[in-house]
Amino acid sequence: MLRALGDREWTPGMMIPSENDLAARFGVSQGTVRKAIDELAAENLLVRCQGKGTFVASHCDPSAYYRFLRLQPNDGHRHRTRSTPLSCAEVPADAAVADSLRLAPGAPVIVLERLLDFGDAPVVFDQIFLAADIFAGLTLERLQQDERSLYSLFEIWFGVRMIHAEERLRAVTDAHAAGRLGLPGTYPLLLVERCTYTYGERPVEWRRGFYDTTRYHYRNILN
Amino acid sequence: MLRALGDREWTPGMMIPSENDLAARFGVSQGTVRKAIDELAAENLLVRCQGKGTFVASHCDPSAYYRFLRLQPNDGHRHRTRSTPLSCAEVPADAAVADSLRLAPGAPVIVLERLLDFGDAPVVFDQIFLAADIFAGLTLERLQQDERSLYSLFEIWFGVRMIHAEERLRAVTDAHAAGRLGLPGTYPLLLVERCTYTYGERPVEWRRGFYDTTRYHYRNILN
DNA sequence: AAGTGGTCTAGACCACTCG
DNA sequence: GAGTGGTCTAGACCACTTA
Repeated sequence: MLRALGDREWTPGMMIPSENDLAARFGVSQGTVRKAIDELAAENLLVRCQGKGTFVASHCDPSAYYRFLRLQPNDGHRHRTRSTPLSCAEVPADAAVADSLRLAPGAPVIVLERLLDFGDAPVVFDQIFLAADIFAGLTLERLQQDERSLYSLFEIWFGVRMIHAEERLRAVTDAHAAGRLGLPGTYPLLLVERCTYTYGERPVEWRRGFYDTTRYHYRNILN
Repeated sequence: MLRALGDREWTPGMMIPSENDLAARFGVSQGTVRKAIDELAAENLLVRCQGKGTFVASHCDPSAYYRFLRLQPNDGHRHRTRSTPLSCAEVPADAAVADSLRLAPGAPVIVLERLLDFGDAPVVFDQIFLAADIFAGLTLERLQQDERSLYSLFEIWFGVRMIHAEERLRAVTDAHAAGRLGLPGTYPLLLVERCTYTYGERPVEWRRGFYDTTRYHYRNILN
């Protein structure tokens, strides 16, 4: 089943065969298929829906729009979220980015800068690095013309589905990022570095986000 | 089974009855018990061990010592961790703490301050708030005489097992905390506020930690 | 060898969705 | 009503631990 997902035999949003069909295909019992699906659903690779079927998870599903964004308002509920792309350029990868994305140093990467607004104020300044060969043809104009989330667009335009991510958080000061957020240069910011993986634990995105945590916080559940 | 855990019929570290015994006790089949145990094991309430049995999870298990500490070194592996209690006093709860712990405002709480060192340098300054009725008799002396982790001690001394926690992260400056960490007062710190819950979603600890993220970072996996 | 959890099976019955 | 996933059963067999 992982192979069917990775090889794009089953694509995001699509309904996969029923448990009985899969049991026949793989030569196991229905209960075994069920357990396998349970595991993939727990990893957010599949979504079960009683009476309808089992579907390949997709970032195009509105409920998954900001699946990886852990920012919450200190009180009340989140304001309308808006993404404002600022720039998009192709540059050679520096050592750190190349290493994270498993590219050769100096390989071409696309750098995308953007702001995330909640309500009317900018709260996050992101610098996003993408391997140029996978995301060829990504331009500022295309991004500005589409309201959907970045990961939805990556799915639709490039067939790249983000599965999971690893984040590293630090408190820093950064005059440039603070300026983008309308804050003084010495204002403490939450730096969130994220490496995002697609099928097969393959890293395809690395980003650095500066968060203004005055009215929002990063929320994490520990189990 | 949740009731058996919450009522302390099964206590941390203890082996619970076999799947077949439980099936008989609850009048269901062994497969159903298995599924229930699977769920509790996924929540870290139980630990399965093939050939030996199923055990109630415990913070006294060395592998769970720093289960809720997400701090990782920027490179290489973590140095030896040491906790240094600084003070322990009973005070009236302020509004925020009382609210988080579901106590009446002004109810007595124990405030414990401590430093966490990695290698030889302090990296975390914690202020920990505990309901005084549950943790009665906690003193600085007792804490200083025991090397085990706080949550182990809470389990042994007070029968309170921490199940899960919710954290809120911000970047801040705090002159007092920075001083404790040997940093200038304007140094950006990662503020981690944690509310910790025992069985039945009951909050029993609230803490505020200031992290020096110069050589360490807070690591989070997103699924 | 006996007891534990780990995996799998074949089938029953229920709850939900949709034409 | 037909098809889907959701829950449960009773039992077989395997892998691991301990005495």
